[in-house]
Amino acid sequence: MSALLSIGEFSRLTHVSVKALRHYDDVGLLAPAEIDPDTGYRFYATAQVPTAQLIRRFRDLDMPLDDIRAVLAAPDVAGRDTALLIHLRRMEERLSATQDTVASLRALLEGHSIGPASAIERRRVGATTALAITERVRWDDAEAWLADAYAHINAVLESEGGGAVRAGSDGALYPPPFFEAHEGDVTAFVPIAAPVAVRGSIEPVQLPAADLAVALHVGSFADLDTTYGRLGTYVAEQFIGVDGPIRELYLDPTQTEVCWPVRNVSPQR
Amino acid sequence: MSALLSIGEFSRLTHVSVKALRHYDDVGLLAPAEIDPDTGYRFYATAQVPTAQLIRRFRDLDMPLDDIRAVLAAPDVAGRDTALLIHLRRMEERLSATQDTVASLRALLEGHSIGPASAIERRRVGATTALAITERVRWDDAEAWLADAYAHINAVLESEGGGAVRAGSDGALYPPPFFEAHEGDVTAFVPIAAPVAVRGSIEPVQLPAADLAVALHVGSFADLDTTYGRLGTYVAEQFIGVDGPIRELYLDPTQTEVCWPVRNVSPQR
DNA sequence: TTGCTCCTCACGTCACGTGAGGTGGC
DNA sequence: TTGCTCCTCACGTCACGTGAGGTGGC
Repeated sequence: MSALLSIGEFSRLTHVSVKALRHYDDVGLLAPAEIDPDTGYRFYATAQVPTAQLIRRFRDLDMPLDDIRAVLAAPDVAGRDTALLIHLRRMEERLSATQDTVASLRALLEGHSIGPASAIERRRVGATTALAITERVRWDDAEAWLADAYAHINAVLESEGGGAVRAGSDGALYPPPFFEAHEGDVTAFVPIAAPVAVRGSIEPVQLPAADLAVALHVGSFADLDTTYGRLGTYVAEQFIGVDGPIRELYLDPTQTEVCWPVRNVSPQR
Repeated sequence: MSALLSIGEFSRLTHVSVKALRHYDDVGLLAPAEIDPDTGYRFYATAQVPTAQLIRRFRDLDMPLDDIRAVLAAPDVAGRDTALLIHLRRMEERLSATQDTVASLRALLEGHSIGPASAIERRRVGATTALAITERVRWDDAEAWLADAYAHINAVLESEGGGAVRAGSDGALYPPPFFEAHEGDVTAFVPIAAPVAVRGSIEPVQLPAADLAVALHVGSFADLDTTYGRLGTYVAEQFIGVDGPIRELYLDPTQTEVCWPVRNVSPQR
């Protein structure tokens, strides 16, 4: 009962362009039900319409073809739909991040400045004992990766056997390549009162002492760049910058301290 | 007071990658404040930080570099911000369309089928007098273009002098290339009781008579493809398709009739 | 026969990312 | 001197779009 359609007819039915259909055939995402061996004409079955529409909808959401292919290859329909729903949830998260971007951009342009900018503070921190996870992370994955990392570390802190006791807010170290190439070895850490032994990817570490210029960022992560700009401009104009990773300390969901490595300015001797 | 920063420092301050900064220089979007004539080293002023951050935020929203450049070139800051807000509004619209896509995809996958599908009706329509605007339109621009077109036509209908009287719902004709190449000559029309003379891009036209298979689509435009699939499959499996544009009739905001050209099936003689 | 739809290359587009190979200042 | 940051090509990537040039069926 499944009739065959020319590529043009199939395009009108599915709202997928002819060029896209040929491309999906080329890359093995959606092959026509039949190809005329003499003419090379592609013929699609009406039964392929829902698949093509599914592809179109996910492409509308910018899902990569490889991801779509992987998900369509699921052995059964239930598994496939579960996989699709997982992807959909990820897209919903991205979408809400995009909305934050839009909202904060609008606020910026409409000139509701983001409240009084906090003063920049100079601070010397000593070496810090912490539980940490370090991994190569790409810019776009950082937020999700961090949430994951803290969940792991917290699981250790809450297990009775370990004896690790939290001694400060969640924090992270971002090395220059993370900003300059949008990929680098990020360290998520939680300070603890005393060193303990742990297994797995979590390591007990000693964060080195450092002199820092610190700005408190209040508000959404979408606005973090404004605080970076303010703090970095200050450091540059004072000519006090030194090498080293930038630290962020997550005091609570709306307050983040951004810490820039600077020269020591304690009384000269 | 504006200090100079190396490209790496500027990258950390603005969260724009080094490769992107070099690219923005190459295409003339953001040139460094200074370039060392001997080494070619780029140096950016701290005063350029806000511009770079603005670019980054709009790129996060996928605004094309050309659009960003155009908007940054505005003669004064007020004009620039107005232009940016206009772009922002467009993005908010796209964002809400994306949310519709996600919501309808979720509903589809979770198996809440979209209510009982309406029956497919065969209908013969006679030639129709209408006020119409025809223009080459790209797929992605269609919805905004249509809204514009109906606004223009309605303005004529509401002007006393013309004497044109609405005689049916808003409608549109979509030729095959609109689906197959995602660009084609779309006609937006409003049926009127009797021909009138108008000026400008609006033309009085006679839409040809046609035999149509008609399906009523209830719900969001994001789901229109399901009705196209159902109707097109029906037409294909009955082997009754003929050439001609597809019509859509916008009965009200949630009900759209999709009309597929088919062979006449009136009693043979 | 004519026009229409379809075909296959080959190349272009957009916004960078990825290396290769090399230089200047501390 | 060494390593680090920066430089300029040249090419790759992703998902198609844009033609050019050509064929088959009504």
